[in-house]
Amino acid sequence: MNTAAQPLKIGELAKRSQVSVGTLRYYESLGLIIPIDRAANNYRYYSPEALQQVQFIKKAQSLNFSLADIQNILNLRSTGQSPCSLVDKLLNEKIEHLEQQIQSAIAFKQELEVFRDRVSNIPPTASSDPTICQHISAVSLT
Amino acid sequence: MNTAAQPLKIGELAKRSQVSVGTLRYYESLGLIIPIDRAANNYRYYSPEALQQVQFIKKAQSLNFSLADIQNILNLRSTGQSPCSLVDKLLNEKIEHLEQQIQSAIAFKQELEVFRDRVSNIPPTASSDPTICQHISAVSLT
DNA sequence: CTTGACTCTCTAGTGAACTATAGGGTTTAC
DNA sequence: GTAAACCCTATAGTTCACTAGAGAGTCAAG
Repeated sequence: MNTAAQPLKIGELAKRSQVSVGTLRYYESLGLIIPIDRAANNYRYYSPEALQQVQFIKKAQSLNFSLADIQNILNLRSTGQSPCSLVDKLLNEKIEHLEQQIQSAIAFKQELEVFRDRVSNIPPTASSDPTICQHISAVSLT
Repeated sequence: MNTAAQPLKIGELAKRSQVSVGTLRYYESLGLIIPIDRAANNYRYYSPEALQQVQFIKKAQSLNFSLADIQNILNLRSTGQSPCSLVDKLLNEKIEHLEQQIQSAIAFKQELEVFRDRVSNIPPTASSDPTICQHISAVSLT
């Protein structure tokens, strides 16, 4: 058995998901993560799944998805109104875009490696010249 | 022989590099692309290589490099003061980061595909239910 | 020699994603 | 029973990467 999965207060969720309390409230204002409940004292209470949702947001965000993008994907959860074909379309677009970014990143990484190697492979004599790195101006970018 | 490579005025550079004149001036304010010259009339004149530099910036930017990052890489060109070991270190960091992003993107893309397939493979009967996409709330994110 | 397209500087505004602050209520620990 | 730690709302401020506008000079065509 795992440790009891009780509703979380905002501070706990913040600590566990490594985002600030302010950010969680901000996300709520955008409809990204809604507490399951408000106590009589008006405190937010989150389900344990909220932790996963926040992690999803952070992950998507780190991959260049805007909060609006994420909202489009996630808020279908709460409304359930959009037909699945829409979800599908959205996801396919995102997957395609991600694929392009991956290819682009691979190519750019190679460019940077070439760039780095050109910097590294400077003959000993030349490398004592403090202005040597000026050759960097000619970054090839094809 | 190629078409004469004369200095470009800001408007021409803007047109060729597909960024706005305002953006070029903004980049200059950050030290990213400095005109080779100012004419007597105070007009900016750019070397033809500036086009490549702008393209480099746009490419790096599309891969999540901030303008500050790009500046760190690029401004070595104009100053030539930083030792190559620093350039090397910076580039290695960036390459490493890019590699992580690529891996992360690949994993995330797979997650989205799983996600999409879960949405698509809904039995016919169930798919007529307008609230069917509520199951999306349980996005697995490991 | 004027009109229109281009250039300049400087300042202000935009949107995204937060962060910080004020002013107040609540809960928990001692 | 009070002080620290937590929560609330609401508003304002920040950073990044631009974009827009005012007000003025410059240049090329007819």
